[in-house]
This record gives sequence, structure tokens and C-alpha cells, in this order.
Amino acid sequence: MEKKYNHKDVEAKIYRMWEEKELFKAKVDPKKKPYCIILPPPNASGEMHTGNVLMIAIEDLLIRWKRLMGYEVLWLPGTDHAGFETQTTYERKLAKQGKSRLDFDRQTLYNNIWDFVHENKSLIENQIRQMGASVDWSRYTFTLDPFSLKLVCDTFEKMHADGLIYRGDYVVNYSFKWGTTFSDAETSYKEVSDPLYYIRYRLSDNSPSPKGEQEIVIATVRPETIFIDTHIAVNPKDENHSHLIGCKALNPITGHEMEIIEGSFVDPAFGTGIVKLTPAHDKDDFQVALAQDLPIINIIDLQGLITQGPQKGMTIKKARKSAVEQLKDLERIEKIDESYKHMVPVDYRSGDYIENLVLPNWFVKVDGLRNAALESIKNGEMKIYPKWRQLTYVRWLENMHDWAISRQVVWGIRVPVWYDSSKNPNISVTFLDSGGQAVSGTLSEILGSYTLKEVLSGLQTLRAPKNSEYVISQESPGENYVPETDTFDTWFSSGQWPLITLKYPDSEDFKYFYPTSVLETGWEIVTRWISRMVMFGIYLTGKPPFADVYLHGHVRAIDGRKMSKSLGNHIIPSDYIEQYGADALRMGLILGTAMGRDFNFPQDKILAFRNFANKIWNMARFMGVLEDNYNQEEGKELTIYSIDELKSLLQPKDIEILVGFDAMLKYVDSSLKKYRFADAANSIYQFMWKDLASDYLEDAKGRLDKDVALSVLRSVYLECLKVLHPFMPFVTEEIWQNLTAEKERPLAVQSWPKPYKMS
RNA sequence: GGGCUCAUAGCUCAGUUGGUUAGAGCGUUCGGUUUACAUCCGAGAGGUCCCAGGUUCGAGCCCUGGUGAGCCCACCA
Repeated sequence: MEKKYNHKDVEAKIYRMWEEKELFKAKVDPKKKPYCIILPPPNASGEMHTGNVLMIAIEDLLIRWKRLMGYEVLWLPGTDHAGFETQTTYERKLAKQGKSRLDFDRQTLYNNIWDFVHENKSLIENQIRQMGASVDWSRYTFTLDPFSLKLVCDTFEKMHADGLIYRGDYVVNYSFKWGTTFSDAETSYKEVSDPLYYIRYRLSDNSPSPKGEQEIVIATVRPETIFIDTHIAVNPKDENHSHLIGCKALNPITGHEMEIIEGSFVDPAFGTGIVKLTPAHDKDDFQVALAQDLPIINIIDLQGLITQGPQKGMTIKKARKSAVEQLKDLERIEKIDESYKHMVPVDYRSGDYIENLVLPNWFVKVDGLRNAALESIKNGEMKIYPKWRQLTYVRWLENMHDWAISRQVVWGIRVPVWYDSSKNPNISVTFLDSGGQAVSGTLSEILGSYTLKEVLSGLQTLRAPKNSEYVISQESPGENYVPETDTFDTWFSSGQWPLITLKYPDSEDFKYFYPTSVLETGWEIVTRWISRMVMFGIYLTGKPPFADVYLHGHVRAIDGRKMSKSLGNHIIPSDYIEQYGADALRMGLILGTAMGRDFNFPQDKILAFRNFANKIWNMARFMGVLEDNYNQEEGKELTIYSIDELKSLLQPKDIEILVGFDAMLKYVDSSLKKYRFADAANSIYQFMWKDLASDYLEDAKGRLDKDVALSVLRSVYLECLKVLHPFMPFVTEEIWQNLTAEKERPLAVQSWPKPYKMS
């Protein structure tokens, strides 16, 4: 053995050995208890970040522990196509070449992204190997595999048949830049400064105010929508304004009468306490309009242009300026508050602006699914660790409203819907003609000049009005049909991930391993992902997809702030693997924190565990030296006795270390059961270094009954390797291979220690 | 606006249902190459457990109030 442990030479070699021997391939075995974790799929085109690394460290720890305990273990890896995120990454690449998605028909674009993803896919797979993850590669799954496509579409069909899917006009978050809808979960808010305009409205003579005022003033940041407004709201509890309810004001631009209605959402203290309603372009207003059956008028098209009125054809920004000019000319502006700051919706990744538009969309009715998901928590069928995170999950589910599942991106699973072109003349399409020129219009306009075949082969996007007639089918129902071009929200497919990976409903895997044992992931994904998996799992199988949910904390940068590329404080895990080894990185992260709490990247701990790897390496080496010396001094081969054989010869020091081992083992087991990984890790670490090396081994140097001491030392040391293996798999396996006979099974598939029971 | 979490050694953090002298890693001070390991060994210094009050025989831990930090959700024209 080398003087120093060199992880660089060892880790890749060991992983290859494990993989070649297929040690991690699960077999359905009814005689054994199953233990299953589905690896939360990293983005296919991504690179491993510290969150992934922590996740792998924890899951591999659980998986290897249970494998040694004798369970039939399955850890199933995969990657996610991450619809929108991947497409935007690809579009950025296109932009560098001076191109955009609009240069391609949807099929070509899809194929190009497919190639792009597969070029990059091996990167993340190799990083998973680098970490030592004992996953079953034979079951590797990608969210766009044929089985996945079929299951997701089958689920859609079933839900549609059960009345859980509907198509409706709804106010959605829409990005003009990316040309798609976003879910609420993908929308965040950013503070910006916009002028707040105070606009004077005359009251109509037909319904004068009881208090006799002639005018009211309304504050708005969106004067460009004024001309379509039909209603105004005040809070009924607002003493200054409630008398206005039922009165009518005149629209300052068009002069039409607008009724003043009550709205309990109106804050009397904000602005003037009076609000104009724009149901198509504001979520609150939309809800009021739905409840009170007010007209919903959309004046912004998908390019972000105003579709009617005096500002027709302008962008929102220009229209606003123009509307302000017009109002100034009409002397309707009382004042402009230039210092006003407010929160506007943006895409949570890119920070690009999002508008509220009313668009036809596919929706999931959440009411039918939510209660069962909540019930599984309340009755203990599914447990969340740490427990205090449960609240977030419950709150969120309780507040969840209907889920818009369609996205206008190409990269994803297409909604399996078709429209009969002859029955839906009002469907609007955009396609590239044979010369590559984009053509847009309704089917009835276009089919005069082009054949349907031409439209289909160059098809980019299609938008069907709410009441279009459609057929659900995964294949085209006939040559007269045009396909829906929307794809599913990524969470609609990843929400079915446990079912996709285990091949619901007929496979042996599914019957044996479902529900899985534990879902381990970051807490920030609770709402976006876990809630969906539970809802789909219960909907399709009657059971939540996992018994336990363990949520780890965020890894922050060394400076305690959130990691971000712009701050320059983000950490590249492979640098640490390179420098200190995957074992040290894993152990450092495991010991970095208590259960589920955020923590700073534990740089110095990783160093400490690199040293620890070297320490145990040298213990093994030294045991060899001691044994060689014994052979020379005694002139005979050292006999290694079992502890049973030595019972009557054991010295107090021997008993002490054996009893100590039992205590450590018990503590590790009970800590792991409770997901208290740091406690377990610290326990084996302290025992090996302090008790076994510094205390017992030092003492053994002076022992006269060397054969007894060396037998005890060897036994305890090997048992410790087993305990440490789930934490630091590479170095323990390498030492095991050095110390034990070649024909013995690798450490990864040995058995978990049993206590010595000396007392 | 609603909610969650945190505050313990110079730094980063453990401390389980209340129970002797509050721990670890890094850093720091002093001293060490005896049969492995300087990525080592031995010894030490270093804490008003954020503040105030309460419960208790006993509080870092439980309760109330405050201060400071971070985060999540919702979102007001």
C-alpha cells in the first residue's frame, strides 16, 4: 500500500469495478424486503451543483446502509428534460449564432434540442458516477422516453375522462419574450419604479353621487387599458367612498358609463381608494369579473401589441405613453407620482417581465386531487422530515388553485389533442412555407392558398379558441386533423416520475417497489414537485408514492449568502472531488448540518475528512506492518482469531473497544433511522480516530499478547469499514480490497455488522 | 400582509424527549519524527449559550415579550 491514500487513482477504478460486477442492479426478490429511492432527476443538459451533490451523498448513504442491512435495494437514476429551462438554454445558444426559435418549424426545433441535450447528457451521468452513487444504471430513465410519453398522455386522457381536465379562458402569466405561459410557481416578483397616474373621472349625471361630488380620482400605473374598462370598484367598508357604489362614472377616453361596484379587495388607504377594473390583464380583477360576471376584454395580443382602440398596434410601453399624452390633452390627469415603486411579475429564472393575459389553456382541477394529498399527511401515511417543513406543504396545498398545465414551448411532451381542421376554421396557426417564410392566420384564411399538408410540415404554433372541438389521441386521428402545439408543464410529467420510472401499472418493479421508501430532495421543491407527485400517485394508485419525505437544506456559499454566478461565490463540486476526493466531499456535506437546515458550504470539514481518509488508510497499512513484525519476531505466521475464540483471553482494553464498538453501532443505526445523518457520521468518525486509533492501537503497540490484540484490532477495524462504507464508499472499498482475500465479495455487498455483545 | 427558521468558542456549526464539568472541525498557543500517518501525535487557551421576564429542585433546551439575521408564500390599482 502507498504511504498516502490517493483518491485520484482509486475512485474511478473502484466505481468501474462496482459497475462491471453489476452490484447495484436490483432484482425483484419476494423473499427480501424492498427499499427504493427514485433519484430526483437533475436537468438533462445541466451540470451538477452543490444541491445535487448533497442529495447524492444522503441518498447513497441510505441506499448503501440498507443494502448492507440485507434489503433488496433499488436506487433508480434518471434525468429530466426540464422543458422551458432547457429550451431557453438552447435559445440562448441559437441567439449567439444569430438565430431564434422562429427560424424553425416545431419538429426541426424539437430534434435540434434533442441532439443538444444528448450531447450534454453524459456529463451529468459521469458526475453521478464520480460521486460514487450506487444507482442502478440498467433502469436509467429520461422523461422523454417512449414509455414516459405514453404514460403521461394516458394520464391526461384518464383525467379528462374523469372530468379533472378542462379547457378554459383563464388569466395566465405570459412572457412575450419567451412566448409561453408560466405557472404561478414559476413566477416571481421584482420591484420596479413606474409612474402612478392620478386620473380624474367625471361622474355621470344619470346617477349622481348622494354626496354631490362631480368627480372622482383613480390612481393607476396602466393608463393604456383605460378605454376598455367597464367597471370601477371601491371597498364597501370605506366610509369615504362606499356611498359611490351604484353610481356611474364616465370613461375619460371614450366617455362610456362605468358602474362603480363593491370590491372587498380594495385597500382604502392605497392611492385614492378607488380602483378601475381590467379583468383580462390583472389577476385580482379577473377573479372579481368571474365572480360578478363582468365582461373580460383582452386588448393585448401574443406579440405584446395592443389589439384595439386608439393605441392599436403599439407595444404596451408605447401605448402607455400615448395614452398619457391623450389624457393630458383631455386634462384628465391630476398628478403623476414618479416615485412610485411596486412589484411586477417576472419569470423566476430570467427575470423577464410577465404580463397577465386571458388565454385558452388546459387546466387541472385541483379540488379533486388536493384533499387526498392532504389526508395522506394527516393520517400519517406519508411523513415529512424535518417535521416543521410539513406546514409549508400543507399551507400550499390548501391554497393551490387550478393548475394551468399547457406551455407554448416545443421542448416537452405534446398535449395529445387534435383539432378537425374542417370544423375549426377559427384556429390560428403560424407555419413556415416551403421557402421558409413565416405565415400566420386562421385556418379559414390560409387553407385557400396552402394545403393542410404544407401547413403541417412547417407548423410552428397553433392557437385554438376556447370552444374548439377536439379529439384526444396520441396518434393523429386522420389526415384532416391539426395537432395541439402546446406541451405539458414540466411538472405534469415529473409529477408522475415515480410511476414513470417504475413502469406503472403492470411491471414487476412497480408491484414490488411501489410505494417507494423515501423521497429525498431539497425543500424548495416541496410545492412545485412533491405536491404533484403525491396527487398523481394517489390519483392513479390510491397510495402516495413514498412513505417518507426527507428534505435537506440549502447549501449556501462559504460567505453565507446564496450561491450565484453573479456574486462569484458559487461552488463547483467537481473541483472539490478533484482536490479532496468524493469521499471527503460527501462526508463534509453530511456532517455540515443538522437535519434539514440550510448551511454554509463546509470547506474546512472537507479538508478534515480528506485527512480522515488518509488516517484510516494508514491504520490499515500499520496493521500490516505490525503483523509482519510479529511474523519476524515470533518466527511464525500470525493467527487471526475470531472474537469468540478469544473470549477467555481478552484484556480490559479489548473489552473496552468491543463494548465501545457496539455503542457506536447502535448509535449509528438509530441516528440513520431518524435521518440524523450528521450524528451518525460524527459517531463513526470519532470512534475510529479517537477510540480505535489513538487509544486502542497506541496501547496495542506495547501489548505482550500481540496475537490477541492484533486479532481484536483487525476485527474491529473491518467492522468499522462496513459502518463507514455508506459514508465514504471509495476509500473503505479500496482498503477492503487490500485487506481481504481476493475472492471475497466487495465491501459494497457485505453484511452490516452485528454487535459483539461483550457485556 | 401571512408563515417558517435561526442567534452557542475567533470562524463555520452540533447539542435528541429539560439532568453532572456545554462539544466538533478549522484557526490559535506550547511541546513532540519512539513501529503507520506532519493530511500526524500530545497538552492548553478560548463561551454572560442575543436581551428581559416566567415555569421548574434544576433551563442552551419549555413559555411570554423584545432585538437582530435569513428564507418561503401572497401581492395593492
